[in-house]
Amino acid sequence: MPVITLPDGSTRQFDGAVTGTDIAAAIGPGLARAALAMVVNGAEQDIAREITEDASVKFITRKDDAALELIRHDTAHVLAAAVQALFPGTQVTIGPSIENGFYYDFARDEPFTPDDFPAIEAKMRELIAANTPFTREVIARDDAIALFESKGERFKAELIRDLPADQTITIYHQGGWFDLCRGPHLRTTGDIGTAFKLMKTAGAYWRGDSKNPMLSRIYGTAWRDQKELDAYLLQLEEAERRDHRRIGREMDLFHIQEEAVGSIFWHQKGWKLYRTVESYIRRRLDASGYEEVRTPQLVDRRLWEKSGHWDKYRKHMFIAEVVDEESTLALKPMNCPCHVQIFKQGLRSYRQLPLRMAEFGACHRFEPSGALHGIMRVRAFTQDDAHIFCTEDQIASETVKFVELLESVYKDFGFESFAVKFSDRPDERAGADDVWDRAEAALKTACEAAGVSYELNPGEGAFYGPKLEFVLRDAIGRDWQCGTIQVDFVLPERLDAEYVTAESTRARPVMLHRAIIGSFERFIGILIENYAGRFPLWLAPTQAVVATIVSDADAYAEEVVAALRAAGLAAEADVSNQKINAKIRDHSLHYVPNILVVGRKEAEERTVAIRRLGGAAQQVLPLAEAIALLKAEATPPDLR
RNA sequence: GCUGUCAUAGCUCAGGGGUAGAGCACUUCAUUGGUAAUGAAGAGGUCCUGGGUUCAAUUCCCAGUGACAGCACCA
Repeated sequence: MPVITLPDGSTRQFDGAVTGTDIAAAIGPGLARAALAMVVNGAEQDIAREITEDASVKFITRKDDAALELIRHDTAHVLAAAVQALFPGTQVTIGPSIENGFYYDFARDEPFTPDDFPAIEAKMRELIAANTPFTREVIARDDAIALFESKGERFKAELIRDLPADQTITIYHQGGWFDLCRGPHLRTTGDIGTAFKLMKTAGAYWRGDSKNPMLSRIYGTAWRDQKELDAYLLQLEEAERRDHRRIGREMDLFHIQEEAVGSIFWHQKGWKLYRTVESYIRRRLDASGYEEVRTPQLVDRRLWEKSGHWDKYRKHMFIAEVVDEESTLALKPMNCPCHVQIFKQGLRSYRQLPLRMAEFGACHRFEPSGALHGIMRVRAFTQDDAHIFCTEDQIASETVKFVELLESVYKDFGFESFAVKFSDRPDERAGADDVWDRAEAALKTACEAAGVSYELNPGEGAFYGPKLEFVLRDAIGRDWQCGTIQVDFVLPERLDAEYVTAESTRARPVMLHRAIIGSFERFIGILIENYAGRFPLWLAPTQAVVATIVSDADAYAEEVVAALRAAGLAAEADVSNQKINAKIRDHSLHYVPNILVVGRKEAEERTVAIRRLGGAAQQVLPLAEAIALLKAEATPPDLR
């Protein structure tokens, strides 16, 4: 006699076992039509499942976010069914829902290409139109393995073998096709609707391991209705317009060419932006008790051998050969061992700790070709690196200080929110387990003290210690690690760093590796996409263009530019032989934040007409006033 | 690195077995104009590189390089 409690607190009693379908029908025909699945005691289930005991039940309708995930998951199933109908011999593997859609990985000798999409989509629409029910079947492990093996589905059989022993194994049928699946599902294929689209193909390793065979992945997107799908596709198009590679060219910021793959040619305007960011970070570090240093680019391999990097990362290091010498030098892939060398000069006292050593460290890493991406992932980059040498009980307070600094810096650059990930010990690592225990515990304590909530990223720590990652998102939703702080008990040991304690004994310092923006290259890439080229005035590489209406105003325009430059503003004159309309258009398309228009009238009255990017109105001000206004606006946030 | 797609003018792209085209940008001339395109003329390409097939290859085939998407990697 189950008693069902509904979300509004009301209860209904039934004579015996009931399905969600029964309950929804008992409540009303509207709900019976709308309910796609249900949540029983907090767990999502098929609406056709039976309930035999008292339970709280909530129905999922198309409006719920949970429905979107079911739609995506079910679309993946239909995709797999369509593919197997059209391409016999293709093996299925896994097909989850993901942000904005789903994918399905297939094993097939010939990978799929987008040319296959029209036929597959047509088949999918056919399966959806058939409105076939999804039905659930519980199956014994050995039967399941035998079933999939008999179909030649060796990947599925492998998955089943690796499922935990106590897990109930279920198969979902849709018509004659079935798949291993935990569920839950919608009622029928028809519940999926038609707002889906196959997007792209890609290779993906079986079980995410590059030692395994590569599968053919099909990505798709799926939504509740056509309106949502259209909005999503439009959003993708808009994101493409914000791509830093595109804006970088449009704004003449940088380029990359074949002769220096993974390295950036910074043009004048891009370098101006870079310098603005660098100056800002330097001021913040200076004000936060950091000491800036500069260490060598080329360092003998002996140091990398001692630090452990040679062993683990040699393949990713650029080696410099010297003709008449025996030594092997490597371009530094990171700065930490060099900073330890500075720390080791002379005897350090506990009184000097925490010692915060910063460097805008130029690093080179031979990244795999497939990893390169615009200026976000390059082979030559500069970190806003620093190492804090401290005692174990200073870890928490230093981490708190760092997080505060990072939050303040991100806010100044316009990033109000960002994700934090806690990455703990990887399989391949240096240092004993008890050291890792202490390092992870210290970082966790510090997070609590700093009030940081994080997502756990198991096994993703550095080889010498656990880390916190601060992640920013680019225009099309890809996540990039920018800031980081890492606790390291290992390197000081390996490189023999020590200090004199209050008791006059020797002790090892702890090293905190930390970066706020990560690398200038990546961060600037994110900045470009975040602002879509429309930078706040303090960051804009060209802050004002003085555009003349008639050539009689040319001399005055040059005078205005000189005055702006004297005030520290990046200004250019446009005295070209074009109409003012064309000049406005040209500079607007190049994201110039202020166009100062000068004609005969302005030249006579010694004024300028300011036109803001994106606005149509003009503001006529006396020259001195205009300069004061722009100068104030262009002041970096930390100097206001 | 792996899978797939792509590579034609500075940019965005069309074309096609008989050595190339558009728009924008660029240069010159005319035009001196009031807030998102003034007009005309001109210049500009080893059609990514190297092989092969062919009477003939920028086009077809193979390899390389690079870019893009995803996967793997990211000290």
